[in-house]
Amino acid sequence: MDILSGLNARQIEAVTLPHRSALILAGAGSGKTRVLTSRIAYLIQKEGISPHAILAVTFTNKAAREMNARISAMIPVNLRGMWIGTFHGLCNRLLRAHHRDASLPETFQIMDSADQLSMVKRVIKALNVNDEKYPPKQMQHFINAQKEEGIRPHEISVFDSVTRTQFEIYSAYEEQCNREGAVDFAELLLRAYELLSRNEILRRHYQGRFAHILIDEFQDTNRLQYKWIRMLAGEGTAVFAVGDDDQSIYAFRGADTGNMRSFERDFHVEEVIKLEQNYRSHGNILDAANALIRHNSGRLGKNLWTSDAGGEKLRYYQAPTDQLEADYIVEEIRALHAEGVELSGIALLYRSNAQSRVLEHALFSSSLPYRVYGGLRFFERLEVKHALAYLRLIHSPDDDGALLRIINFPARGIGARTVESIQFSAGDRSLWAAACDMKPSSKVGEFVRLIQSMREACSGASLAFMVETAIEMSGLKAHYRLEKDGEDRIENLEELVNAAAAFDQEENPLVEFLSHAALEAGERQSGEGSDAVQLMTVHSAKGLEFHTVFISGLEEGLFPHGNSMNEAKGLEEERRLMYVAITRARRKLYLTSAQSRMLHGQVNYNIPSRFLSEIPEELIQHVGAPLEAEQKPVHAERKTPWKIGANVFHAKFGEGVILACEGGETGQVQIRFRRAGVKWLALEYANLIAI
DNA sequence: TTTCGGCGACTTTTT
DNA sequence: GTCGCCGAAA
Repeated sequence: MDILSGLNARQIEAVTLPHRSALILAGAGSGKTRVLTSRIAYLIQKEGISPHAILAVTFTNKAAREMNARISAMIPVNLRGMWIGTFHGLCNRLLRAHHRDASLPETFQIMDSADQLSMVKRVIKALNVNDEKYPPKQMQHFINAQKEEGIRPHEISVFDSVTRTQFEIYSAYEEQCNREGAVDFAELLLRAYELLSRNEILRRHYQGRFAHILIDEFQDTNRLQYKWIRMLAGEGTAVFAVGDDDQSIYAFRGADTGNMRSFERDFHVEEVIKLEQNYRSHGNILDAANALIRHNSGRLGKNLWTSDAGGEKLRYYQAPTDQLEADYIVEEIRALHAEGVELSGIALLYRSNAQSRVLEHALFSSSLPYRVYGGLRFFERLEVKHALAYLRLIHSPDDDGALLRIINFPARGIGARTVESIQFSAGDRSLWAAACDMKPSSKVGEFVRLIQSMREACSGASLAFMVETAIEMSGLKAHYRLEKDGEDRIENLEELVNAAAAFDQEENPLVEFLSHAALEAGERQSGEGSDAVQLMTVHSAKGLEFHTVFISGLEEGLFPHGNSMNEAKGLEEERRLMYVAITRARRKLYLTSAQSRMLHGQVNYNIPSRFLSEIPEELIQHVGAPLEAEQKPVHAERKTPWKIGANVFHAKFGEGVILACEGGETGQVQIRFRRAGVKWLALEYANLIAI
């Protein structure tokens, strides 16, 4: 099969570009992944580039696996020499290979966010800093932000007591990391970056090796990732960056679309290739998406089009309450299913996870199968983390985090008091060293002997056996057997043994396994059977597509989210989020909102999202509830001319929603206006118009 | 030491 | 409405 067959002219242009850096602006549904994989296949097969000279970076492990699989399906070439993976995965690989040059221990451990947070807490406590004034979560964020800017503690400018304390925390945190031989996610990137920037021989080696670097989802790169790419790319390296600034929805965690403009400049991109033909959605859906995103400023500029013009109009339903919104959605899903639409082709999207409850409830009571994305992942589960902590402590005694996690789990009578005394007596040494000094007859002494005997039992054994041993000897399994809802946890522990077995072929099974656990937390919980409605946040829907999409909760304050207004470019990111949501739909798109909604335990009245009015009216069909005539007013408390939650228009203040009423025809109403805020108005003079 | 109850928070999330 | 954390009682 020819690599280029079935591609359009622009796609072919991108795939067959000569050896120079290029920026591909790839719209939603424009065949982005296909172009990326075809490009790699093309380079190998037609240009005779060795897989050894190719590096491909993605953001998720899933994307990396998918890419690998698709290339393998395209060309019969062994891809083993190719570097393909996530930024973190590749940096890990680099640091493992050159740990000495990076001044890391050979078996350095990777901390996930939770591990990192607990270390920050420990450090703050040890420094005797007030954790109300310096919340651990914020300090964690601070540290990561510093690392992403490439700033080490000694480079922080201290000009007041706050920055001084932040500096001290960051400093102590870094020391603790070094003592334990642990690196966090940001550190993986920064270390790898520093390694290349300081070590000219290594830098030249890799720059010479990788003739081609390809980057997926380029709009999601942060500044450090961009700098890393720049460092890795040599004179002869062609960087192929694929992204879509309109789909940048992760600015809140450091993604910087500015990298796209920097890239054009720094890599001397002569011409940006735009992939604008969309193969996913019909015309009305695309027109809606285009019209919406035009409200954003500073875009690189791109307009999706399709040969599949027209199609059904978008449907908008405004429900009186969130529950009725959910009921409407369920009824529509039922009807669609009866028409033959597969449930798994239907997605129910929402802005925040809290919204899923009402929807789940409605689906559950109508016994429609559904699947919610967003639970805990396998390696994040408590029992799994505990089991891994035993392995970590067995393997590296200096791992204070691991020791603290398990010294009293399962409970063995070592309380906070005792732990504190260990921490006190440790000084500069590890907690394990301090624990070893405690009286052998004490509970701590027992614990030390337990770990030592586990260590002996494990020496020279296979990884699967080690995991098994850890679970059994530690008493974890016995503990969960006694717990009333422990079956699932035991199952997970057994699954952990299975997972470990896959690593026994590796050179250093335990280290690889632990890295894997940190770098790839595993799939989100899978939920119910195969043909099920898909429930997820708009964020997790990115990259997916569905026959039918429901976007629910389209209300001011919810979507766009109220908190987004405080941030500089907050509203624009919300709009991109809406853009992503719209472009997930292939054939049918439903938009819904509710006039009243239960949120945080109290009823809220919201006006419809501004995004609805940013979509041309002629693309939207307003639909009423099937049973609207019979509906009982749900939140009407008193007899007033205006129902609470009703949308109104005022000549001066514009659109608003009724919050409260007092008195009758001559009384007052409280209205929240979209622009003018909350006001009490006398009904006699207000001249409100229902909308 | 463990357990239970009260209190506050509460967008989005990968590695 | 629900989860997680902290402090007080068993």
